[in-house]
Amino acid sequence: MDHQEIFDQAIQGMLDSLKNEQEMTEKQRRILESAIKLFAEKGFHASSTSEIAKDAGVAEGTIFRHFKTKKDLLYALVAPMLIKFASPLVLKDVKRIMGDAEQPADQILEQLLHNRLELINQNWPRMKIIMQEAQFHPEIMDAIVENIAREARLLGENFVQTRMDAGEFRDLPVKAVIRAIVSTALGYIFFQHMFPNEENDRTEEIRTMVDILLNGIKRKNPD
Amino acid sequence: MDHQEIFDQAIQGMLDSLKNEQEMTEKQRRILESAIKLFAEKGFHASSTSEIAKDAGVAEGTIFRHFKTKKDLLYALVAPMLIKFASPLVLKDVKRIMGDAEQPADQILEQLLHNRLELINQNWPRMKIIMQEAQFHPEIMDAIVENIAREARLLGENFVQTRMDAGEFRDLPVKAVIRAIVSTALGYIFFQHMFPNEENDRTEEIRTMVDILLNGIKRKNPD
DNA sequence: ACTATAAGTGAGTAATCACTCATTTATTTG
DNA sequence: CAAATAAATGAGTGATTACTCACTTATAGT
Repeated sequence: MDHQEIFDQAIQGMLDSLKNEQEMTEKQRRILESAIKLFAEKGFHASSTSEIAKDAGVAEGTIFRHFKTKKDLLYALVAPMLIKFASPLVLKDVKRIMGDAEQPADQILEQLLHNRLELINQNWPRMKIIMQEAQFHPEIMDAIVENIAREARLLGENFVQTRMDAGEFRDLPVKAVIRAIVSTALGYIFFQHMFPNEENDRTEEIRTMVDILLNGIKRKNPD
Repeated sequence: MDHQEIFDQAIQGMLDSLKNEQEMTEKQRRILESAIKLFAEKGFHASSTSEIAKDAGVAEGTIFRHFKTKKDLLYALVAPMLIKFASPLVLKDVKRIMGDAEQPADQILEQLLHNRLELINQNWPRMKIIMQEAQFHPEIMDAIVENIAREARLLGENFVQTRMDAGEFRDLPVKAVIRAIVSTALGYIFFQHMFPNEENDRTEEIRTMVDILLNGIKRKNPD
């Protein structure tokens, strides 16, 4: 049984036992929330189940009534995020934004960045946990790469190739273009959390980032 | 005593007790190497001292003869990297590269990216540990932000502002330009470790990245 | 109201954790 | 070579870990 199967099984177990987080018990939801909070703050291994139980106002045994192991608790809070990112619904969102061949690239990229950054920001603690733990849990990393990264990359390649064929984009390696787009989003998140106290107008920032992405930082007609 | 002091003290303790890693005992060096390997592979909290001792072929007590606590062991492998990045010597390197007003920006940026990416790649396990643990150890994060990020940013601001004044760069928010440069490097590292099995010619990749950074992905003269 | 099922509890468990220390081995020095 | 110092050891420490289970409490179906 490889990583993918292990994680698929973990996800399947989640989906079987509960349709969504709405129909959890009050205490079960509190456990999940405390786990998210503590895992994000201190990391998975540095957070103990007794700590989580205390924070959730719950007996430690209650955790293991709902989640077989501590790792299952991790899966339970990671899986919904991955599903959210990989779900056809969300990808359809992306497809709708990127598929419109009429719309100029700058508007599409602005929408895309705004859309994805919003999703990430709204679920930041979970995102932080995923980015942290994916490095140490190959099943999670595989799930990301297989279900999300690869799909997103195909979508992106299609978008970039179309624009390049239409002569809107320069003739560059597609991979490098996609990397530039993703790097823009990644760097924005990084700076935001590296220097958190600096105020910024997100819409304006995104406009500038897309401007740089499309037109570069160099002046075009030096006079 | 705030974080900065705690970390400074940790660094000072290191520098006092040993000039560099050359004049450690054989076993002490093996302990450090095993710690680097295991921390990078499994994370700081997920690696036990007994595990490290076993991997280093050393009694567990030997670890604590050389490093007072497990956290001191972490500091001992993190500190040299931070010093390496923050040292005047290295920053002088950067200053030399960026200070040459005659050289065209593309060459400077290519040199800079090549230089920094090489440094990061050569010390990847340590870098991974730092990025991982900085989030959970405020002393480390502070040391990075105060001693490196801020300095690098000032250097970058100077470089960008100069080029903008000379009319070589467009009139853009300096912060956004710096973010674009850093994002380029960051994204490259990210992709490299997200899709590790794809071969690439680093020099060529860097040239393309700088091209995109300077000129954007959009065609300039659509015909 | 009775019963079956699920939710919740908290004391208990073996394993592992970071760390100590009395002792042994190796190296340096006078 | 002998004495002094440093390096290395591994059994042992109390604390903490993830997890179990016999038990109580709450909910729901008939």
